[in-house]
Amino acid sequence: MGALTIGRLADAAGVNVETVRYYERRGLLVPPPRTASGYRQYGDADLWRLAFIRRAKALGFTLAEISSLLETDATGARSAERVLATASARLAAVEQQMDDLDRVRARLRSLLATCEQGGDDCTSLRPEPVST
Amino acid sequence: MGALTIGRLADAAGVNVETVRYYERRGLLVPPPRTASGYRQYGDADLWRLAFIRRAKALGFTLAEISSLLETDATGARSAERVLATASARLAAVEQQMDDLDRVRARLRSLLATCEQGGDDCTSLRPEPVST
DNA sequence: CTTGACCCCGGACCGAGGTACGGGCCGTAG
DNA sequence: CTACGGCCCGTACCTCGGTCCGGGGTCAAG
Repeated sequence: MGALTIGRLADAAGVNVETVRYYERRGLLVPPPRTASGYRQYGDADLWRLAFIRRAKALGFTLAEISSLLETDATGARSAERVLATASARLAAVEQQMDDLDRVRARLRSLLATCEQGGDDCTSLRPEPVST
Repeated sequence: MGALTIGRLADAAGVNVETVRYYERRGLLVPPPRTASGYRQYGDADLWRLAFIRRAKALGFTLAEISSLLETDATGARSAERVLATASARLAAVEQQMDDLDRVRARLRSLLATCEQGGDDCTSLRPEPVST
């Protein structure tokens, strides 16, 4: 229940002070009340929010997606539907990336294998159909 | 053996004209001879080089790495050692990314599974140790 | 009361890999 | 000859997620 300054909040969440203000500009954090002299006053809910953002970022969500995930309706409830939709889109993207990486890995391995034989291919990075 | 204008070269390689000039500025393409009026005149070697860049990019090499891959020694030979080193570094990076994605995928799947049960976790994106 | 750490703000900057713009010359088909 | 498309150049702009800067006000310890 502590009232936190921006610096303490940032420390507690393990992010940069500038990042906190950036998130506020981006609409990820709710503008907190201010002291008479203009200092931001944060509470535990803000710390939770920052932690949420960190977790979501670690899962690869963009800030825009996280922003959407954090939106609440008039009653203050988050939409499970939106979370489901966003998360499954993210999962699909992750799986796509893994497929791509798998192909790249195979090509790199064969390049290395050929190259270690001293083959000339080593210096040419042979074509192999690439549809990008 | 055709003498290509920048536009034809770009079309043939499937890239933007601006990209060709950008690569020249970046040192990836050798500044070609010019006509009396200053038009760049490209040959097949340039087309090959652009294709090489495309292939390398598809494998995830950065332009800086590609630049290094394209360097030739005094005799015009590319260094197999450098190719090997760069490619194996890239392979390691790809494998690391795959590991990371694998963990993310698992977490997304469990999030989705919980969420579909209508669990409250759906709206909270549970912590799960994240070391980022 | 002073000093140093903290906070305020708007705006500039980073890196990667381009893309777009604007003013002006060139080249060729009709 | 003229119009239109292609080329020249330098510079600005884009995305993404921050990070830094400079000038100025504030708070707590000594």
